[in-house]
Order: sequence, then C-alpha cells, then structure tokens
Amino acid sequence: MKSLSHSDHLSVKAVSILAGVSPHTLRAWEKRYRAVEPRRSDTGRRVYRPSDVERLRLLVRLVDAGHSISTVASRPDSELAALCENLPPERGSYARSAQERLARSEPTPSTHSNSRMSALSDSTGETLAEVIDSIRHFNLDRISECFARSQELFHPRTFALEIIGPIVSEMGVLVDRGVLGISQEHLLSVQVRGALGAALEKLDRGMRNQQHALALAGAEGDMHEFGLLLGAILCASRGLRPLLLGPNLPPQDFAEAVRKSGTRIALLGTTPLPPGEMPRTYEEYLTELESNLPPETELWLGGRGDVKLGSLNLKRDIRALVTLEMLDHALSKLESRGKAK
Amino acid sequence: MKSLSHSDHLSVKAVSILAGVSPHTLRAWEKRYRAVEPRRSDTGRRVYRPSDVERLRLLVRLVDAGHSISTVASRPDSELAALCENLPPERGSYARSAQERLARSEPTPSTHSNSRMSALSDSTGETLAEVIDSIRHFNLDRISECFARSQELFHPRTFALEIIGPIVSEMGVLVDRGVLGISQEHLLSVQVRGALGAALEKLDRGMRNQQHALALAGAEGDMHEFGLLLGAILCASRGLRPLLLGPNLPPQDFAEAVRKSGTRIALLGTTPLPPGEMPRTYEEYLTELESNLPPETELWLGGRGDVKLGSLNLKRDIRALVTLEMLDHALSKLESRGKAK
DNA sequence: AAGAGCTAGACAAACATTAGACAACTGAGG
DNA sequence: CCTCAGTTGTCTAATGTTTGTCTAGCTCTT
Repeated sequence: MKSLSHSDHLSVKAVSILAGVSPHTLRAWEKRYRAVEPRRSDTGRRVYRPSDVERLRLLVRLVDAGHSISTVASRPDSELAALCENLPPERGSYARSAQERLARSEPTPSTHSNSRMSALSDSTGETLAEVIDSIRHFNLDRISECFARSQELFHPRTFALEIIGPIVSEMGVLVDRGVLGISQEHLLSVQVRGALGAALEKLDRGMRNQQHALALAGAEGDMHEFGLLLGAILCASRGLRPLLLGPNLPPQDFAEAVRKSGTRIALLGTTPLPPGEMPRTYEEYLTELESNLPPETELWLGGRGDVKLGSLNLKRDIRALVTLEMLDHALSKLESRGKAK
Repeated sequence: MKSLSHSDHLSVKAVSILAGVSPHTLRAWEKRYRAVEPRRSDTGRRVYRPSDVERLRLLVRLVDAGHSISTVASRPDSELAALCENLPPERGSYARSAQERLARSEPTPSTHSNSRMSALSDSTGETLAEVIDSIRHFNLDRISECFARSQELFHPRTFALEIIGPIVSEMGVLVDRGVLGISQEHLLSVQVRGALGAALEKLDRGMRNQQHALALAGAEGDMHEFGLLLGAILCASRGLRPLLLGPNLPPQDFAEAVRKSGTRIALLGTTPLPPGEMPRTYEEYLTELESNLPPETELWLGGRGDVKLGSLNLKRDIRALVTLEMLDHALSKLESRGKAK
C-alpha cells in the first residue's frame, strides 16, 4: 500500500523538512556515503522511517559542528549520539542531556566518567541543574546569581542555547507534571526574560547601523516570546542583525515592518496551541502574511506549531525550522553566504 | 579489519573547534614544533584522534596562561597535565578565551570613538520627544542609542518615572489615534521591555539576600507588564526589594508566592480592559486573592483598572494607587518607616 | 498536463593542502 | 633608545578534494 502520508512512511520532502536538509543533499548523502538507506516503494520512491529522521538530525548537528559528512555518515547511531554529547557547547545538543539530567531529581548527577568530557559542556549542565533546583526551593537569589555568573562566563549564544533553552523546555515539562507551581513558573520566567533581554541587548549593541537581516514575530494570540528571543540571539550571535517584533502581531503589521525595514527574511515563530486560542489559524495567518510580503522576502517558520504546510498554496517556499538547532543551521548558511560577498 | 576504530576520525575543522585554535595555527604548530602529528587520509588530509584534541587543549591552556608554544609543544602529555595543575586558578580562562577565539575570526570592532558625550539634552522631556520621533521614522538605532544614553545619565528611578512612563502612555495614545502602527508599537515595546529589564536587574543586583518587601503581579488575561516593571523599579530604587511575578497570574498562585517568600505587601497591577477579556473580573480576582493571603499581608492595587472597590467585602483594607506617583509616595513612607526601625 | 521523485552526471563554492611571506611582539646587546 | 634576531599568529597563492546544488531526461502520481 502506498499510504505515503502515513506517519511511519515518510517521503523525501517530508524528511527534508523535518531534518533540515534539502532533498538534493539527502539523496547525495545516500548515494555517496549511505548515510541512510530508506526502503523503496514498488515504483522506486524513497520511503523513510521516523528513525531515519532522528539519525539525519544527528548527522546535521554534527556537520554543523564542524565534522565532515564523509567521516560521520557511516557510523552507527550509538556513536553519533555519543559524539553529539561531546559537542562544543556552541551548537551542542541540549535536548537529550537536559532530559536525562532532569529524570533524576539530584542536583549533582556527575560520574559521567565518559573520558575527559569537555569542561565547558559539563559546566553548562551543572548550571542548568542548579537553576532548576533553585526554583524548586524558591531560592531566587541563587538563580539570579547563577544567571549572572553564566552570563559573564559564557558567550551569549552558549548561554542562550545551552542554558536558557533547556531551562525553558524543562520548565514546561515540570509545570505540566505539577512539580513546579505556576508562581514558580512566573518567577523563573521573569528571570529568564531579563537574562535573554540583556544578552540580546549586548549583542545588538555591536550591530548598530547594520541592516536588519531577519525579522521575528509571533502570531496574534500566541504569547510565547522566549522562542523569539532565543532566535534573535542566535541570529545576532552570527552577525546577522535581528529585528525583534515580539509576539502577538497581526500579519499585515508584520508585513509592514518587513517592508519598512527592508528585511530580507521574515520568521514566524509558532507554538503548539490548543485550537481556538488564536483569532485565526496559522494557515490563515501565513496566507495573509505571505500575500503582503515583498516578493524577494524569504518566509521562514520556526517552532513546534502544528502547521499543515501541505494544505497551503503560496507563491513562495517556506522553510520550516522546528528546533533551535535547525534555525542555527540555516543561519550558518546565511552567514557564510553573506561573508562570501 | 583495518579502518581501525572508525569512530575516532576527526577533521581539521572539527579539531579546531574542539580545541579552540584556528586551522592555520594548528598546522603551524604541527609543522614547526610537531605539537601533534595526526595521521593522513588517502588524499593527504589530516585525521586526528580524540587524544590529540586533549593534548591540544592542554597546550592551549598553557599558552593562554603565558607559556610559549615552542617551550611546551614537544613535552609529553603527562608533563603538560602536571603543568596545568599548577596553573593559577583564575576565572574560567579556558572556556572564555576559547569561546572568544572562535567567536570572532576577524571583525575587530573596537568602536572606541564612542563619543565622550555630545552636549546632550539633560532634560527628560527632550529625550521623550526624541524617542517618539525616532519610532515614527522607524529609526531603531536612534532609539536604542537614546535609551542607552539616558540609562547612563539618569538614576534608574528618574529613567523609569520621567522617561519610560511617559513613553508608554504616549505610545498608547498615538497607537489609538493611528499615528503609530501596530508594528511600531511592537518595536518600541521590545526596546522598552529590554531597557526596563536592564534597569531592574541593575538595581536588584545590589539587593541580594535581602528580604522581598513587595510582590507585584498582574491578573490572568492581563498581559501588560510595563506597569509592573515600572513599579518594581520604583520599589527597588527606594531600597525595597521587589518580587516581580509578571502578568497573567492566577490568584491562588499569587498568594502562594507571597506566602512562600514571606513578602509583606502584595500589589496587583490592573489595566483598563474591555470586559470579557479576562476569565474573571478584578473583583472576583481580589476576593479570591484576599482569602488566600496571610492576614498580616497588605494588599495594594495599582494602575487604572476599573475596579469597584465599594462592592467588595474584604477582611482587610486595600490601598488603591492609580498612578506611579501615588505608588512612589506610598513607597517613600514605607521606606522611612523601615529606616526608622 | 502539471508536478514530484528518480538517476546520472556536471559544476561551483567551500575547504584542505603546501610553501613561503609578513607583521607584531619579545628580549638581548649595543 | 635603537637594532637585530628569534618567536608566533596570521595570511597568500597555487593546487587538489569534498560537498551542496543543479540540469536533463526519465517515470510515476494526481
């Protein structure tokens, strides 16, 4: 049966969006290095499994971190995962290690004993654990001290990706589970908001008089601004000046800002929301936004919002960048393209 | 099999990122001092092992600490490790310098010409006008410059009361009149949010380990946080540490935070909202909040929200402080009361 | 008929390689 | 203070390799 849209049978296009590489590259990796070897349908089309996507994400992450595809493509999954753990913190994988660290409630896990371990990645992990522990005990002083310390110590980008990112996602999980109360969530949010703002401010200060490269906004009704802030910091840390418009922005006004500022890329941040919370669906928003954007503006989509790209009929391509790593990857391309000029 | 432990093959770029030195330098060290001698691939490219990275990290650390590369490059690993042990601890030097080394490959900004202040407007009114004018012309640089300048120049409290406060209310008026677009409102909001956050952070840093004097929050559905931030800054500038809980907080959770932190005063920020936007009226919120607060906690009300105090039947008195000035006045009493003790 | 996927091959840009050059800094000696 | 030699990080130029993207021609899907 050819139910390609069935969630276990993924097409090239789907995988390319999910993993963050173009279909061309996907095929090249397969042909040259057998990075993944999907099954074929009766008519010869590639049929991927979800596990292929995971493997590809690992590969993308590693390539992004400086490994060459030819040297990593043929390694087994377990090794890829191990390599990702040892990644330098700039583009590191936090999702997994954060999850594991949180599974146990001990603030001091340690004993990785996994060879020498980068001192840095260890200390970001500890910071993360310390913050979570502090908020659980309502210890505000420890948190702000902790933030202050890491802001001095780490590059803003490391700070955002390795510390704040994990904190935000972890916070969501813990609140859902009832481990953290809403008041704690708020307290931590205030701190996080302040820290991210400061980091962005610091980066932006060095980019005055520079053209804005990327405009970020969230749709009406979507109030999450952490993702936008993190995206903006990532952007700025790569020398691309962000135009941060904040959440809850109607599509026409988004387009207007893009036009007036001459920004080349518009990035809409999305979050998985229960339906009915927004005055219009993401699909409607995108249609409206797209028709008001100048033709040369690229349209990107960030976050885990539930957007059915297939049902849209737009003039231009949309890039879906689900995770911060994927965004970072796209930005790195942009950065090198910019330098080349 | 040959292809020995396939897992340990690192490229120049990967190693350069992991160890924190440029590929150029890496090659120079190899050619001149044989600091490391990686194997070569069939095509002559360097292939490093993880142990090479460790050795390089030691070298980098020593060079950073003042040793010359020529004197340490040829020593065995054991000696390098021993030397590192004796290093002065100093701030996490490795992490930082490695980060910096990689982060900036060439820019060399050094915009030292940072203007020892042009004869600047020392009147707050001019600053206000300048900001409004800048946003009307979509001139972001001028705004952030303006904010940065006034934050240096004015006391945080003046900054909040005399500049940001008026800007916020002026912005509201201009948006209503259609003079400013929504996108402009958002842009300005982002800037204001950042500036207020920074000011609060600066104040709060001097109040670590101090008891929180006043908790501020906004009701569910009320998303305006500027008022809360301004209030917190006012509070902090009088030596009273604020506990900022942010907007959109359910009453029970507000009460919980007050209890756990032992704060003496709870301040609910209100804004004039069209009815129906909030899950409950302010009156309902206050009733719920009040019944969960400890008896010795004072309850204050801030902002221009439309609250019918008369219809409430509460155990304790409520102080309504509509304007920032009124809040400031109340705080000053509190301050002197505290000092008197 | 249009559109998406397939293969095979082509290509340009990015990246590594070498040898050598150069500027900034050090320290010793005049 | 100047000079001279040594050290060290970065850069250049010429060459070769790796890799992402593209084209052309075909088949399959809608």
